[in-house]
Amino acid sequence: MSTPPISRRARPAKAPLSRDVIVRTGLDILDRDGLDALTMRRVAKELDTGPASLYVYVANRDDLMAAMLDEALGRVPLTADGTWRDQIHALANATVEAMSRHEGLATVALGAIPTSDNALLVLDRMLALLKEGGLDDTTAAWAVDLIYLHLAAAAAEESAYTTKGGEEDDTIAAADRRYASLDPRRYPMITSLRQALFSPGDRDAWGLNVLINGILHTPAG
Amino acid sequence: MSTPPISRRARPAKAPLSRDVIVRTGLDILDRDGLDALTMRRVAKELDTGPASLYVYVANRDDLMAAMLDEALGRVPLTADGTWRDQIHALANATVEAMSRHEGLATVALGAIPTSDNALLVLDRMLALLKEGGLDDTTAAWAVDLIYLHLAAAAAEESAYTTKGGEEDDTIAAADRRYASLDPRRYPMITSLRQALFSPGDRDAWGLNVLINGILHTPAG
DNA sequence: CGTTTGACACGAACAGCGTTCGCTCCGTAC
DNA sequence: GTACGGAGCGAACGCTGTTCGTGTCAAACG
Repeated sequence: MSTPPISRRARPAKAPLSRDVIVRTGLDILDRDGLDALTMRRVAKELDTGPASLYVYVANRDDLMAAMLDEALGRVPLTADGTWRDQIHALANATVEAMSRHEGLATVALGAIPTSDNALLVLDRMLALLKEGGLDDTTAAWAVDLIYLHLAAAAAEESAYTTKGGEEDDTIAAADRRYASLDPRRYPMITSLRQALFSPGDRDAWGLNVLINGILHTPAG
Repeated sequence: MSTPPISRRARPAKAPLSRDVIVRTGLDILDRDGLDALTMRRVAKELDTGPASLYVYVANRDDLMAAMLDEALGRVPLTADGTWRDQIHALANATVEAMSRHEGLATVALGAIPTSDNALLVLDRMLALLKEGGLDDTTAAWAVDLIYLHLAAAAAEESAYTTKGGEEDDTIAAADRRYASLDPRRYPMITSLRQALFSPGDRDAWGLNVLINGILHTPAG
């Protein structure tokens, strides 16, 4: 329309398309404008092309999001210092952060058995740490499943709270108000434990410790 | 189009619209044809009306899905026999089944602090059982959070496997093949523990026991 | 009894979506 | 020098959620 025949040489250079730049552009858009903005059209526009061009490198939107999750997981540091417990905590924290940092990616992790390169690297590292903790093969295998599921869920939850509309505090305050207005006859425990339900503290670390302690006390099979 | 002026009296009776029938119709469609089929237009068509009519009773699609989740959770039996541990297992199983039975509903639960009537009833019951187990207030409060998160995640995972395209076994078999083809130098643990990773067994019950045992061994705060 | 009101219903439209088709272009291989 | 094949992409298809304005009908009111 605006560039009839000189189209190509008129524009400066235009970096060539590739799966990698598409995936990275997708992550940029996700971080900048959220999940709703992550459309094929938007990614294409950011790369100065049309949506059809993306389909050479990406099968569909789901494929793109899976690749974006893998890219995000690729930035997780796989090594840390300390005991195997410390190292699991470090690995878990980094994984949750990598997932929850980009809205909607954790949900992708929850929807499929991990098979992408970087997800498997995280799993492999986690398995090594669990074996270091003295678990037998089956328990370690089931444990890594359970922990990965927990991390994805924790990331999804965190991502939802920090992204959705207003601030995270607003969401919690609204829930607190809701709980405060409940009928104590119908919801006796919630109303009487309301203070404890919203008490502050490092729930992430506690949750992971629960899992680890539970795993150590619960042989599989 | 087909019923020009006699439109109303021509058709038999046409049950009146209401939030309840919309929600139940949504669940029917979800069960029958999956998440992709759950569109406002489809729900409207099933009720023999247009999509605009739904918005009198439902704020938007998200609101509809939240209501559907609540409706599904309303079918969870809140009482069971046995020790408090047995009862927690029964409650957990019923909750996971209620969520995973309808594709996509578990994801809704993961995206928000539970505030709907029936979700809170489940939580209240769970809190009572945890207190019965001898937990202090804070630990019980954090525990119910953690367990509910786990149940939603387990349901989301199960729902994804059993619904997506082909059969569940296909998904697992494909993952198994993928793991079998990995480079043992890059993924030493996964390749050496592959058999354990895919070993059968009641992982759901084990996972819940891990949580309970872990909670009993890990005071909060 | 006639009129007013207000909630419900809904046809039509808007803006946008993921994806596909088929044509053009260009670097490579013969 | 020509044939080929992959990359790029304009245009279109069939959807989507949601809104707007109009129609309709039953209850409330004078």
